[in-house]
Amino acid sequence: MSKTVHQRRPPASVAVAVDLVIFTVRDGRLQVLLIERGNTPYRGQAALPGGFVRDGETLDATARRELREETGVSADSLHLEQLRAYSEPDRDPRGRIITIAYLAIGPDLPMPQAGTDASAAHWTPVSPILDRQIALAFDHEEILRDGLERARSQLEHTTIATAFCREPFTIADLRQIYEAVWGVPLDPSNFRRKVLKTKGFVKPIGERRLPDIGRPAALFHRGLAEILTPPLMRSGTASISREEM
Amino acid sequence: MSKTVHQRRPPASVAVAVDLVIFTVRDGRLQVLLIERGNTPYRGQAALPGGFVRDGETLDATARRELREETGVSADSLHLEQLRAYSEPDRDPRGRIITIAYLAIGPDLPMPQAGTDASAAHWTPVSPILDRQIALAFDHEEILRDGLERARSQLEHTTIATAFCREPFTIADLRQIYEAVWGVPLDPSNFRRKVLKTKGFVKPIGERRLPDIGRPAALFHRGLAEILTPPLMRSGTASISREEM
DNA sequence: CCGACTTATGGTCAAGCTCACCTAAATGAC
DNA sequence: GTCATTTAGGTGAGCTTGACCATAAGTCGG
Repeated sequence: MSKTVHQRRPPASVAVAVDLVIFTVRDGRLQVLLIERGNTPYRGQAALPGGFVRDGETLDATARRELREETGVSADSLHLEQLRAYSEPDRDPRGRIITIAYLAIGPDLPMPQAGTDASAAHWTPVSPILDRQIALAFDHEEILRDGLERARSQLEHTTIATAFCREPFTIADLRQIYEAVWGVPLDPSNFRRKVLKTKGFVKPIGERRLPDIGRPAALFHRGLAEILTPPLMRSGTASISREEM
Repeated sequence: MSKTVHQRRPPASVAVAVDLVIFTVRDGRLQVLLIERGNTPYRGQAALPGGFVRDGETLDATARRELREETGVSADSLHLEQLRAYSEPDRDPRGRIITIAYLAIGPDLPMPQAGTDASAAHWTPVSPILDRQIALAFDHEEILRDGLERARSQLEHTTIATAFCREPFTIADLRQIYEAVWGVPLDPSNFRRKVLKTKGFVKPIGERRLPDIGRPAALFHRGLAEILTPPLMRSGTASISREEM
């Protein structure tokens, strides 16, 4: 910050929190990690995991700590990026709380161990939330929507899709990530061509046969590239228009 | 926010501020609005304009207020978007201050009226800052770099370039924006074709002859579109690689 | 072992877009 | 008029895209 002239005016007293939008793809559907609130307000309702910043802690550190404490997920090994700040004065009935939302993306994770803080955490498909069949506490639905749009956009321009996959993975695994997040079917052949043409996206190794049925698929690790050039754009085949966005 | 289980642990006491990266293009160069700091720390050094959030104020409102107070710029009529939060515990020697940076973009603006709070504000070309010939206070250089990268990226995917232009403008005006922000020359003919092909980017009207020399150019207003499909990508002609990014 | 089925992989082809040029048009300076 | 300059518009090779087809390599049920 950097006030120059009129210095007088006490800074407002605000609390700063971090909320997490944690996505994964399980059985072909995009899912988000929610907790059931144990305290008022919104007691018993679903909410994004989160918590207050502590002294001497960066927001990134807060995000990693909450990830561990509330969900039992090891902070490394998954993609974590800042989304944005939410600051409506009345967004939290308890008082003035500004929250900085984070987007986290990981492979289908080992889930909540009972007995830990994470016991209230559970994966929930995203669609019923978007369709307003499940209501979230606070302004968390808005945060979720923003997080989803960010994730969809990042899939176009970066290689984060690989963060959804446990290594090693097949091209089909990767394609299913795109299909689940974008909500559209993609042509397997064309998808494959684009992924393989983009240098540094994926790196081949051996073979496998896991499919209960069908030809075995080649396996890959993540490549070194972070940014996709050219971008892998949605829009192509099916209709995205309905849904929301 | 949404703590569930262990509620005990007092929220850290933090102040929340907003800092502004305000860009414009003047005589072909990208410039940023800086103020000279009047108080310690970093007294006399250049810094981004900014200030503390007040009670009951959203961050957007803070950004608009500071824009007006510190720079004399009317908040409407220019593009304003949130960049991200900066939270290193020691980023400000005065104490724990988390800042949310905003990116603002406007046409070559009427500048600082002496006598107002804005008297310390002045436009500065961006390049000498990137080249470390001018040092900014706090972590403002990092914020500036992030703001620049966001602006460059937004030029690819959205129509904000028109926010740099005073209406009405010519295709050449628009092209100079791209050249100044991206730092690369563009082919006038190809640029024109892409802009005109993208529906909703610009909207034609009459003619004008402002060039001291040369054929008169058609004039345009901003179109209705916000998003560019397809994106207008950099990379094409010259080398971007060096610089920073 | 055989054929049906499933999924992966690979190829083809027309349409569209990009980039690097080239040419024409419109103006002021001389 | 001629020239320099800038806008406007065109052309063609090369690449990418999307739709679609063909083949490969497995499993499964007989």
